[in-house]
Amino acid sequence: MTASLTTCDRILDAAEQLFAEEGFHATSLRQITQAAEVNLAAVNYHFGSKQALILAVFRRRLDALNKARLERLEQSLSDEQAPDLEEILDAFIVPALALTHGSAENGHPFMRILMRAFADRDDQLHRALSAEYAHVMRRFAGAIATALPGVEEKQLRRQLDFIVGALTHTMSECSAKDARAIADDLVQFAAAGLRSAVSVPSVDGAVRTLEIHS
Amino acid sequence: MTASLTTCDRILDAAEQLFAEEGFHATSLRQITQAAEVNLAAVNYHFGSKQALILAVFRRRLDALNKARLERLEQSLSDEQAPDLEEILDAFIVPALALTHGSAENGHPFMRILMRAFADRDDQLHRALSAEYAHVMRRFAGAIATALPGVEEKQLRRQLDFIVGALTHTMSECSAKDARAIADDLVQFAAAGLRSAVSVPSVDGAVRTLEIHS
DNA sequence: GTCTATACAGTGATAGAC
DNA sequence: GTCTATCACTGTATAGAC
Repeated sequence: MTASLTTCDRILDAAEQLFAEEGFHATSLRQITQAAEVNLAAVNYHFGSKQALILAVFRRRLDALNKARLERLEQSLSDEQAPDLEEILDAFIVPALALTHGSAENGHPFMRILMRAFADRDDQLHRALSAEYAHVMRRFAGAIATALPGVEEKQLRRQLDFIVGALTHTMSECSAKDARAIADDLVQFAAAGLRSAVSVPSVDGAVRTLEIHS
Repeated sequence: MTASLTTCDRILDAAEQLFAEEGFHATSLRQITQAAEVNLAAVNYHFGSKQALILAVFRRRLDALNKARLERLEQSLSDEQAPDLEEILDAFIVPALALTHGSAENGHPFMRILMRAFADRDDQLHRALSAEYAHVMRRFAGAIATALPGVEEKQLRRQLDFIVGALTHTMSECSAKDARAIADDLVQFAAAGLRSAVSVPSVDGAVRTLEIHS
């Protein structure tokens, strides 16, 4: 069955699986071409370089993801004149997480570990560092839980992951110099997100405390 | 002046600068040892491997960062019995962003690009992909701006970066299988964060719409 | 212990024959 | 289009000098 595929597709399939299993850096072109049963030079002939092959592997999946996102957004926009904010965010987030955390039908089995390799999580670096500073995270989780009673522990852990992701992403951006303003924005953003998870409903009826998705 | 440092420190300094400039993968041990004016084998003697050297470079900065975070948290907790949620988040976020986006005194000049290398943003992969799908981001930014009038464009762009960071980070985590629940949490979290930036004050006095930090 | 010179297997890339 | 041969370069290991 795999023998009927083209050389290009055989390379892409083998590369995707090996990248997910061992990371980009640790996977050699010789491993890939051997698994795909093609010649070593075929990679450089069809893709130009190892870097370009990595890009092609991602493009194949991200094209489908962004197509799904836009289709879902357009459908929400066409349903009614004023689309709900949550509907827009749904269109952006749900297809992405379905790809990495969904069932085998929606998502591709290698996508999550491929994303980990994407963020360089394949090597021991992230693991070692996060283990080393786990006590800091625990300390902050405890402080937040005290300041914000009523949030489920599992959900709090998730929210903290959201904040860490937002912070890390922002730290690697080179856009602005104004650390104070960015920090203020993120603090405000994170606080509002955290407070939205408190199960005690506010007097303001507009505050969402329960999921409204199907 | 650099000649007075130990071999270990000379390697760390040279490695940090070169990693920040060219990324981990693109920087060879021979470049590092040449810049540090030490022998090639000194790296493996003092650190064991290139991977361990990368870890040591980060540890030197992250130790200071997490120390600052915890000190700031303890100070907030000792000030009054019930610490403000924003104070806790401040303690976590402000020292981190000061490191990457702060002035030369607080922050280390290479830290931001080092973080970029940390997230593998040094190579063309992230750049190429984000350029390729920029139209998707623009489409969503427009939809959100329509659904949520009153948010400044610059701030909305920042909030979107927060959401992208949280989403990407979550996608690379392998914790749970329940894509739907995670997505619901993130949607709720992001929506609350976005709404908190709307300049029209709510009837609920507790909603923060302006920065309260010094 | 600290450092050096040297050697080794494996890498991505390329030129040219078929 | 495909393949072979070859290139400069990589991280790592080791034997030995100070």
